[in-house]
Amino acid sequence: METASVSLMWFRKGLRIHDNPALEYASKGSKFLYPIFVIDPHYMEPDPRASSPGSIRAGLNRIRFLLESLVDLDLSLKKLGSRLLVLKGEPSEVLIQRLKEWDIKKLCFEFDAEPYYQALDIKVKNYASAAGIEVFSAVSHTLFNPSDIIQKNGGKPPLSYQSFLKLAGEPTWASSTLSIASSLLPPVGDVRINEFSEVPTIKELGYGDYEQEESTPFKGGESEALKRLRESINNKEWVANFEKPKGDPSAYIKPATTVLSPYLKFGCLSSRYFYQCIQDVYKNVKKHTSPPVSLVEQLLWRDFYYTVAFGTPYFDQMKGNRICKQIPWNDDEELLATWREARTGFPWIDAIMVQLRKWGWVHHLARHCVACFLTRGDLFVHWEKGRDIFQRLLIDSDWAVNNGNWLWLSCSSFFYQYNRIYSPTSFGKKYDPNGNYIRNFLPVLKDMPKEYIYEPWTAPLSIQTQAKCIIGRDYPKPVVCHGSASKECKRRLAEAYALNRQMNGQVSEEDLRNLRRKLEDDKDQESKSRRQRQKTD
DNA sequence: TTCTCGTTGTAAAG
DNA sequence: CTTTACAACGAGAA
Repeated sequence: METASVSLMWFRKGLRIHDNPALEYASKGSKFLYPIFVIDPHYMEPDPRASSPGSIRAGLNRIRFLLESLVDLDLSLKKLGSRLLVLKGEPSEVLIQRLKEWDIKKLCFEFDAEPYYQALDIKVKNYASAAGIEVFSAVSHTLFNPSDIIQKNGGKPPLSYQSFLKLAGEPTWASSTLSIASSLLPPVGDVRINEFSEVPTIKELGYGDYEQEESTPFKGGESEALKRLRESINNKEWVANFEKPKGDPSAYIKPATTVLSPYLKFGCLSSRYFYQCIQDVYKNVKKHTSPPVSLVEQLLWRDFYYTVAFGTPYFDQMKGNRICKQIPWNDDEELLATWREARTGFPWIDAIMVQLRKWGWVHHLARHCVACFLTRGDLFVHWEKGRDIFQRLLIDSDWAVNNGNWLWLSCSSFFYQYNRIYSPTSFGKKYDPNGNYIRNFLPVLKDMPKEYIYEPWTAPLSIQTQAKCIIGRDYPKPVVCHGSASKECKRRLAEAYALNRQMNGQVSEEDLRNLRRKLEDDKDQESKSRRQRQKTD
């Protein structure tokens, strides 16, 4: 467009220079280019009532990661003769105001499939089209456009990974050259405002009190992302032989996976560039692992969840969610709190929850263990509760992927073999028989002999005394007996599944209430008859 | 309608 | 170290 000489690049995710079609389009033929990021106070401001340091929605680790990513983006833009303008306020209001004030002719941003951004984009697009502003929104966060896949499948998202792969095929850009190297950007025009500033610090946002606290070892930003990518890719052998289920969840000094997920979440790393880098390695080695456990397949899983999430109303809740089994989860706040605060009494579970809180990242198998334990494995707490805590604490928490995984792990969708339960004691033992991971994240157990470290409540009192850790005083007793709790969970799931089948997926709230009552009655009956048996024995 | 198969279970047995 | 019983689900294909 000839008249589009003043452009605005709206950064949300996609915090990178490389493979950024929206940025590229924004700078093409523009006299001035305004690159902006809008800080939504709702996302960033401290919330004193939150269950961990951070805002109402995000833990401090992720806020810090985002700020680091913004600082890095600003530096990169400066090298290209531009800079990042950081604004504050409700994003659509702030944006529309700037479109007017700067007389923008071309608005560019990366397409985002999340409901939050979909709603936001409608507001902004409505204004833009009324004002005659050209809007360019590029699909570059994921490998595929979720709409394309859903369309190919007759309007419904595929519900199994295999059918997703068939529909997806090779990405259209697989063998084309992505724009990685960057050229100089048009200058920022006259900004004429003073309410924006440099990227704020954690302290400026009001988190001064937490500066000394242990925080995530992973630093945000595109530079860091590309450095990490190089490190992973340079080890061709490792890339070629990667098998996700064989990774060690207890490895924390050198994690078993790439830890590129937080960079993908914020778009510091382009998933498409990552994909091409892995393919390059595959071309140069004799053989490599194949689906669905290979490294490149991990990226496709992310797209799978994005696709289903985009095509499923109420994807992030049980009620009204077409693909989610209706299950009478309990609402036990105390059980939830023991899990959240790492005091379930199962060291493997608690250590993972400590790492999650401190680092904002844990290995995916560790996520499986604690998610299973909270929901269908032991505590039978609603998956939405666990999802909320993950969403808050993870630096890589991604709406589609996080919700998808909780649906999976709780046997609410995608995966239904509820008999397969991760043992909170023996699963970790397989990888880390000495319990080094537990000793590191739960120092109170650091002197517990390895024979007892996964089940410290079974240690004789003399051993507990020697280890300076009395169970029930220094470290909690287990909150449930895994054997009986998991058995009870299986029974409830069997009943809930039967109800869902019987009602053909149309389970009402009353049906669920009735089932909950029935399960309680059965439980009372069971314990009564057990007492009876004990009496007669 | 029936069949196959599913990214990542456990414990016991061979 | 590998195989098997456990108990059994749903999506998608045939």
